[in-house]
Amino acid sequence: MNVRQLLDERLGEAFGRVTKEWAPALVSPASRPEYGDYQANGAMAVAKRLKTNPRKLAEDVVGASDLTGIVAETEIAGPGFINLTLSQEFLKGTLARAQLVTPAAKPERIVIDYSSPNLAKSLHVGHLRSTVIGDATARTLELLGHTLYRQNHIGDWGTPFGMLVAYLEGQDQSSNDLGDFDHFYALASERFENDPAFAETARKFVVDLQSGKEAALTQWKQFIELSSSHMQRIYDQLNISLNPDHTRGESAYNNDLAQVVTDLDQAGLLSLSDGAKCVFLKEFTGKEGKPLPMLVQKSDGGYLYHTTDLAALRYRHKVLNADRILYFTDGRQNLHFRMLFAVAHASEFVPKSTKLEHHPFGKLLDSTGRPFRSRDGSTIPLAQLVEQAHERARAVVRSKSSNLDEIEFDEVVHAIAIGAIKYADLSKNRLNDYTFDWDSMLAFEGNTAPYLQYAFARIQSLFARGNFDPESYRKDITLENQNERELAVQICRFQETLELVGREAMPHHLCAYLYELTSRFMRFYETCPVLDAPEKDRESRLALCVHTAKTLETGLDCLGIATLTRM
RNA sequence: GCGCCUGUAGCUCAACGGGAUAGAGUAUCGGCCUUCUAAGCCGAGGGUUGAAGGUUCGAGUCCUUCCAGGCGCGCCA
Repeated sequence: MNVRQLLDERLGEAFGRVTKEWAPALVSPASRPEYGDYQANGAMAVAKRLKTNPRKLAEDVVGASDLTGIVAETEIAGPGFINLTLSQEFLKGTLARAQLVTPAAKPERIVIDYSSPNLAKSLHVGHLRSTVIGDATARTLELLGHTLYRQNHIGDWGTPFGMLVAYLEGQDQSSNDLGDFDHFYALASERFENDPAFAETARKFVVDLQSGKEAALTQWKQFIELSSSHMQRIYDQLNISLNPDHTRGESAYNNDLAQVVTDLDQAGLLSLSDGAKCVFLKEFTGKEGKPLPMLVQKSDGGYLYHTTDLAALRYRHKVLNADRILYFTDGRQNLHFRMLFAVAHASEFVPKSTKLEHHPFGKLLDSTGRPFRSRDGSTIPLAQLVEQAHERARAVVRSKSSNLDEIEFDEVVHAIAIGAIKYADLSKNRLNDYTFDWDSMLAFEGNTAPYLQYAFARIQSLFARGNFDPESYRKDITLENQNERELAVQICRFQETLELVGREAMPHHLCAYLYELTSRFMRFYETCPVLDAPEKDRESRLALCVHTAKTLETGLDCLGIATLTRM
């Protein structure tokens, strides 16, 4: 249940009754514990508009509101804040519900375009943020009951593929498992540079490919399969929910590109400028105030990524019937997407009712503030990043854990390594540049994935020691002390947090929530004995543990981070 | 030149349609393990929110100007 929304609606109605007009209650979590659980800030703004006393208005609103069974205590504070404290019954009732997450009343069909690497090269750190943030958003929206269409818009077409296919052809097929994918790419481009005959063959491949020659296509497909399996291995390691079904690359739109240009022309949007076909929209200007074109066809007849993106957008509207389309790319593509959306609407390829959202994110920096790269300046493959995380995690787990057999040890190392990489990224507001720092990420102290995993493991340990089956455990909760109560309140805020993340495509809110949940649990755990408590307390506290564990597990699952029963 | 993004504690980051005394983690210092995992808990210090104006009962958040950094602006994606 979305508690914040419930309060906002109830108080909003009261505001309406009192002021005889629409006025938002502006309910948010209380900024300080002494102000209760939630606060409504709407009175001051409305009072000013109506030229009346805000404290008096706040009192009238509280008097006119129906908060029975929800709020135990209200208080008017300061210039007109309404502070709300949830009632014991409400907290108990909310926790007693079998359903942890309430699905959306109006589920949407949501397309989410993320990861989208170019298959000419292996996945590298440049793909990390889009992949990890997009995936967490997708999982969250899916949990909220929406229908998700993950779209991995991979780069699988164009000049580099001629080179790679040509190189692949010259190789002994049996030795080409592409285990060292980047090495393969490097060899191919080196040969392309230094071997004119090879370069000629490669160019011929591109021509053959684009004219649809059967043999070239077969070899191209073979290469794409090879490269895709490399990509899938990385996704699997990182626990990314993308699979081959979600792949719909640039090549999928080849046959529609000419039609896109024709349709733009029919819509009266197409101009010819320096031999290239493009769309001018008056809201976009470039240097010296000149109109800024969006090029859709080069003077040599070739198409551009704008064209492909328009075709993809049309597919997502016409075929997938999307209500909402999200893109996760770095901020540099901001202008591209603004133009893309504007042209899509102007051409009526996509109706205005379809929400088009670009969700940009900042760069990956190293601790000196420079772009995150390896020592020699080259980009870091994700495979290498993952391996390094495992190495570091192995050292820490070895030093901290005992009593883990070999299989468990590997499992713990893997969950911690992957969790650390993803959580470090997900826990930050994506708009900012992000400083990638192994040491703080794998220190495993404070606000990190292992902290959450550790809390979960502690709870599981309680269940194991007490021989409880958390799945079937249903007992009433009584909130006797402050730490129990604060834990319960936080659990009840899960729904509103998920909805916030889904609305804004900002998973860091979920991380902040889970961290707060975990620290409240840790305080509870330190101060409230569970297994050794008297029968009544024991049942209630175990029930609190069950809810905490379930919430943690579900939340971490949204982030694509594994939980552990021991560590 | 025009446009977009960013600037918060030593460091890494929060602050959700403007809200109460700007919060965490880390680092530093001091406490807490014969009792459910110390990867933990409790406490202390640490700030002119890049600068200056303005709007407002109230500004890290909105407006203006400036400073600093990053990115983008026709045939790559």
